[in-house]
Amino acid sequence: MQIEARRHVATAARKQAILEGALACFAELGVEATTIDDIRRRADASVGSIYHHFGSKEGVAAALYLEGIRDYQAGLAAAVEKARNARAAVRAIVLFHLDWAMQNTALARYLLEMRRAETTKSVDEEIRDANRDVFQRLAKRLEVFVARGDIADLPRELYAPLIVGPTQEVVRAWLTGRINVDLRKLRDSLAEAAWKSLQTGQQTT
Amino acid sequence: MQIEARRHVATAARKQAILEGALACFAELGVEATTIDDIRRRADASVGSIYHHFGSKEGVAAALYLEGIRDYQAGLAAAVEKARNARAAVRAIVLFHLDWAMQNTALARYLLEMRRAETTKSVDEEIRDANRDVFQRLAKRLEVFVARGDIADLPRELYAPLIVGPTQEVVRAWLTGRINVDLRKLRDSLAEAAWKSLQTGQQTT
Amino acid sequence: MQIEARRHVATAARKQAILEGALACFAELGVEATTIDDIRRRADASVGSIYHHFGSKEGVAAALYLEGIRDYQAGLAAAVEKARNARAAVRAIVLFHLDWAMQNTALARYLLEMRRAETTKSVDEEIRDANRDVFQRLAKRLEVFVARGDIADLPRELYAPLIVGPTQEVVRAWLTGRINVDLRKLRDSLAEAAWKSLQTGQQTT
Amino acid sequence: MQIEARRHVATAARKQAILEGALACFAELGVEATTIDDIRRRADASVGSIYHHFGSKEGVAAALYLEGIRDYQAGLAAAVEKARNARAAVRAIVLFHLDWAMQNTALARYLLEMRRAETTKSVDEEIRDANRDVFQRLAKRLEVFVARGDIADLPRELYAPLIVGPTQEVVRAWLTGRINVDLRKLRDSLAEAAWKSLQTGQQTT
DNA sequence: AATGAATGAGAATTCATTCAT
DNA sequence: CATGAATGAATTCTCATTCAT
Repeated sequence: MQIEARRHVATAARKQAILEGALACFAELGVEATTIDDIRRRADASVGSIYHHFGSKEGVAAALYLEGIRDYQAGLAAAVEKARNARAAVRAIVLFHLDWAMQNTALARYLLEMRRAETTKSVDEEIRDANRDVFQRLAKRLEVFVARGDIADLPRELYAPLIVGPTQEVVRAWLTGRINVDLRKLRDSLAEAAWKSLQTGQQTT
Repeated sequence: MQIEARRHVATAARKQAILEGALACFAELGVEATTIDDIRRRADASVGSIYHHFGSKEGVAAALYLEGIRDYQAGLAAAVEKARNARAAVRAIVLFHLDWAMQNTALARYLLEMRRAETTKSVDEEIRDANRDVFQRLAKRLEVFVARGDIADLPRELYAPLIVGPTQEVVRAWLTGRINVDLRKLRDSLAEAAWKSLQTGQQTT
Repeated sequence: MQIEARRHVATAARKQAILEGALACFAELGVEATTIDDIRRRADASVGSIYHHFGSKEGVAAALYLEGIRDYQAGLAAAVEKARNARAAVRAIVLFHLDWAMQNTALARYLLEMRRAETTKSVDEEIRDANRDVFQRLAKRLEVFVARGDIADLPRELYAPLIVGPTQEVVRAWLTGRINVDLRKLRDSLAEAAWKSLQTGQQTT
Repeated sequence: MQIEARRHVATAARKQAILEGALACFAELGVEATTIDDIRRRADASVGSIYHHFGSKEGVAAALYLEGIRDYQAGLAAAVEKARNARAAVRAIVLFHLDWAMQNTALARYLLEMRRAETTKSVDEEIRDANRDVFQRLAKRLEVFVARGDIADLPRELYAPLIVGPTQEVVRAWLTGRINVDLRKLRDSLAEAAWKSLQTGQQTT
């Protein structure tokens, strides 16, 4: 059992090394421009090993995507959990999004690139399951806030874009090098703006 | 001279046909997945012709990108021009963004994909020139609004994300098929929310 | 048109060169053991050229198969055509089979290998068409001979094996180097034996 | 010792399971198209196990080939042994060939494919030994029949093709699915035809 | 300008085989 | 003996690009 266990550890380590190598390549070169050979070199593994564990380049991408999404969602859920009111919840989402991107630059870059890709179809189901979990919980809390009049009653598909959209846009620009500021200086403004955009407002001209 | 002229017309038409074929392919398959042969087939042209006119696959992509950006910017500038106050200007931007995406689906999809690409370096300068033109004019008007207290005084790099971010997010989801609503029903909410996010706010809660 | 024509000639020559190179490789190494690179080298062409003309390795194999079958069938039909009676027809078939194999060693070797292969599915229809043509004509003549009592009335699927089977077996052994005789010395015996095997016979013990 | 013995049994069973798995794969996919992994899956063994017992893929193929040939030859020898005269001997060969193929479809398919292969060089010697045994005995009987005038005096390399060729051709067509009849209905015709083809004949026109 | 055959570097993937446990 | 992770050479095929006509 000791031996067995050690083997498992070694194997798992190898898998992880491949994922990390792949992430480094994907973030730097983009997924399509990354070759299996790039990954192999970076992970110090053999081609065969990569295929043994992930079946294809796409398989690597999908596994990485799943890992990324899960990490993001877990963090997001935890962050929102702590919020005691609508305003705090919105703020928590914005800040977490920003912080996560800053602390996981490569992964963030990768997820951003992947959002529209066909590549990840194989894990789509698992992603959907994960999403359901997290987002249903979020949605439920949202409904309470709406019912209470804390935030405006809007078409449901607008909440996520309104809360995260501007932040996402900033993060995207930052990750691609289009802007070059210290994101921490924008935290409060973004959180505040998101909150305002959700208010039921008396119109001003 | 007649013949010459006709040839020119035919030539221009051929160029346009190639661009249109390329756009259709790019929007459907993505740029990297599109082959010269795909374009050739779609445009009913020959490989040689494509290379004669655009020099490379990248050349086609760049030309298309430039064309798209210019069209978008021209429309945006015109739309904002008409606005007589801050609120109208913000609304104009949001609505134009939404409308343009709806009326130029393929092009919008393409520009979205290209935003982070290296591919367009060759036209970057021209793009920058165009940007300078449009955005400096926008920025100038913005400053007036800020000075007047019509909108909040925020870090300059936040204005674009706050105004267009949520809309962009919605458009992106729509273009990639992640949501499936009639975007027209979201126009007012998005415009209104953008405006609110820019208000100097008395804090609630 | 001259230029056009010359181009066509050059192109056709290239195609033929590839087929010939492929045949040499297939006959020598077997189809599966032959690599595209082997063919490329032998035909003095480029990989791209092979794929341009035949689409895949399988495409080359299929084209070659078709060419071989057609040549064999044309020769066979012509040979049988001349025969004025049953015995002459049977003899013509046996001799032609033997002669064709001797004069087209490589092609014969190749066709033999291919007989059971999946590889040629793409041209199966064309083969079937060709077969119908030739074999229906043969079958018709056969029926006449049977009706007349020149040859025995047997299950239809036995005629081909009885006439050609022994010869085929000898050819096969010769082509694979299992036997090493001058096939010409066996011509008459094989023709005679085939004829005898088709006789309506008074049983001898 | 009990354990030892049981291990031996288990081991032998494992070897046999691998051979059976391999045969199933070879017959279905062809030898070259079969991968070690296919065999492993089918035999419910591990890659290591296969290599432990047979050394290589070729080793598996060779062992199987040897096994097949031996079974065929043993059966053939036994069948001919019983024949009391030339005619019975010829008939016995034809019928046995047909029956064996029907009862050992997969193996027959495999041997057919292997006849020209290089793969089996390692067991060639053993095969040759086995052949010598059987065929020398057959040849000896043949000589007697020829001397007695029971069958025609022909070049020695023609006897096997004449006796078995047509049957072989039919079997081949049947195994590859080219014809789809009940072989049992062809037994007598094939045996009879083989016999006739060996007769010393007064020529008929 | 237009055409499409030709080129060949490069990519993904397969698979027999080895070897540590 | 058994296991299966690891290896890497070899192969097929793709595709941007060139160039003769």
